[in-house]
Amino acid sequence: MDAQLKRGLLDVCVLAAIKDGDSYGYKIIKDLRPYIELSESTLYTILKRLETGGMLTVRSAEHDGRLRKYYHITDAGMRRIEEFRSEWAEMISVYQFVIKEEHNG
Amino acid sequence: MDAQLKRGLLDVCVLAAIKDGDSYGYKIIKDLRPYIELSESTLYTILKRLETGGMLTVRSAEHDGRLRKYYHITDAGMRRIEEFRSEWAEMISVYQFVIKEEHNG
DNA sequence: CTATATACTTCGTGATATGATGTATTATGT
DNA sequence: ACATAATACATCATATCACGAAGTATATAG
Repeated sequence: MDAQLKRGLLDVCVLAAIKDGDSYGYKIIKDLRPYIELSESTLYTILKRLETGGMLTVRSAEHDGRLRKYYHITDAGMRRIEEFRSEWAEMISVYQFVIKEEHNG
Repeated sequence: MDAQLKRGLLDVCVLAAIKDGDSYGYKIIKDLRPYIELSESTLYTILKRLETGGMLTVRSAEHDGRLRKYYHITDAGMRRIEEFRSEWAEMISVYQFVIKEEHNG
């Protein structure tokens, strides 16, 4: 997918990946892979940003002797997803403008 | 609309604004206003980029003593619009992933 | 004569995705 | 035993990009 198109989707995809249960970096990447590809450096940047913005909280936990940071969505994060749902209507209107055919055929 | 979401749409919106007939900066902004808002500095940056990328060509013409630069879409530009049409399918799949409800109701 | 609309240009800034690189542990293959 | 891949998180430098601010210039409306 076009790099610029991805930009608008990444934050909300990451939020969606944790909205039905806490998750951690590596798992988020794998869960999102069927829908959108993102690298580790990209994900951790996004997670940091979402944390700063109050969209999620972080908790560290040990799993098989390895450290994991579990991310938990906040109410604000859930609201961001709802907001995206509204924005989709605008997206559709833009899409229709872009692809509409003129009657010159 | 979310600033990041806009990013993916702007280039293709500008191309769409000239795809049915040459147009110029000020008019493009007004034509796009119902769908997406963009400032002059933003538009001219985009036009320059699209020109560099071979998506459009420019021709200067005088109109009522004022200079105008008319932008004309190229085949590559038309192909970019078609590409966007394909990307839309991916967008829909992402959208559905983001907004889908779990059965925990 | 003043304000608004038209029309294009340049500059600086902040936001952001990403590759490269690094650290460390566990699992798999030969 | 040794190498490779997978898991897991972190940092840095870079390139792209939207946008506000400010500037230049002409035409029109009040």
